[in-house]
Amino acid sequence: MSSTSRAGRPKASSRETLAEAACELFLERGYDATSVADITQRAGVSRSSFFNYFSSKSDVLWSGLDERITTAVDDLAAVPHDRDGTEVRHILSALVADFAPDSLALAMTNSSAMGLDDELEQDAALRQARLAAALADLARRSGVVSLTADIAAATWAAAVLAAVRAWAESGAGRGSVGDRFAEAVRAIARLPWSPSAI
Amino acid sequence: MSSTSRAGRPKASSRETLAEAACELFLERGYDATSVADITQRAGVSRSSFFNYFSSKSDVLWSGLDERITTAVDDLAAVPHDRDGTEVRHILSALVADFAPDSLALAMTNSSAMGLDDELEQDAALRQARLAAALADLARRSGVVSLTADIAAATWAAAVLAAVRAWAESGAGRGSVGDRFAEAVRAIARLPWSPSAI
DNA sequence: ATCGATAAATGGATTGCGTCTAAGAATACT
DNA sequence: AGTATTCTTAGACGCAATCCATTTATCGAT
Repeated sequence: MSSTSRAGRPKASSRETLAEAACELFLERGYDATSVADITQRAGVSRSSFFNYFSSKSDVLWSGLDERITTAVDDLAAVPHDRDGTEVRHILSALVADFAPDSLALAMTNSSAMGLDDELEQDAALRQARLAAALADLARRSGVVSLTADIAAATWAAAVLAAVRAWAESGAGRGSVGDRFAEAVRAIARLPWSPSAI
Repeated sequence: MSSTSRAGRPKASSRETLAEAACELFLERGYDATSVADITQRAGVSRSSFFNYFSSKSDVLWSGLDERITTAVDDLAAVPHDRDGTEVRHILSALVADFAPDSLALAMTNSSAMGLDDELEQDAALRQARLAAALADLARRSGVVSLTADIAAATWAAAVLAAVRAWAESGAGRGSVGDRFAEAVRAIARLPWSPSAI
């Protein structure tokens, strides 16, 4: 809590230094063509240090969202049951509130230039799944049958990631991720392709 | 088309030989503790040959579904537009029709024994995302706004994978994947947690 | 039978991610 | 000074996946 950390060697390189170096290289050479060694070399630190700051190469882009998903997952796990979905909406709204992912937005808008199209799609799928798993658990706790819980959970998790995607692709300037998520929630209410429309 | 392949050295080891060896080892030691070299050693072929049959280690479990998803993706791409979702339901029904994934079902039912819980969740997410991408494209072609298209697509893709999961976890004996998918489609019509329920 | 053409199997090298460990370096507290 | 704490770093490791050159097996045609 105090400004000076109590003891120990101070950090020589910040997360942001590494993230900047990584994004530069992703733009220059593309994601696949950039190795972790390249990133640390440009940042002026050893390769080992990279994994003190990020758990993987893709984590450079996703750590911001990952943290928020982690707290959301924890919050969802703490809810005993949620019959009408009120808790879910609140927790997911908190997830996206004031969310402005620097590196991720850059990557999403320049995905084709970075050769990231596939990579981003897959990484997003993993985050979506992690969130969906927590949502499905809560749904089952709330009495929803397993099959239905999986589907409803996937829908809400997709709303979160679609909101981030839409926000990034619309220049990341207009509106917030939260606004996009509100749109997404409204969209769920009137989903097309519903079998009930037959 | 003819029974005898025209020329060239005949295949010495079948896909199934490798798949069986892999599943055995997954059950014995777990997924992570089983290397590709272990699999090929038990199957009696060289490590290089493994990648002539499977594109990755996890592909051993998922190749069956992957093939079906590939054709579904192609079919979806060939549809110019689908305003009421009729085509979507047909293509997805075809995807799951008479689907009985041997290795995958075994892995899903024994996921905890194989130390596969995380692995399967992630692999499933990737398949779900691939299908969802094709569905979202079609939705956009059909005039659905991008944000909504992503969400609706995720819902349907989730229905497919949830059906497979539900089928595998119910002993893989009772009913078919197709039956489960029909259930899933009915579930979509009356999704809980809908904001319209406010 | 012999000879190519084709297709598969193989050995081996390579790259890169992610993990781990032991050693070293910088700081604060006493 | 000494000590505990915290970070950095070098280096090695295992493994997945790719790549290439070589070998082996079968075909069809001469």
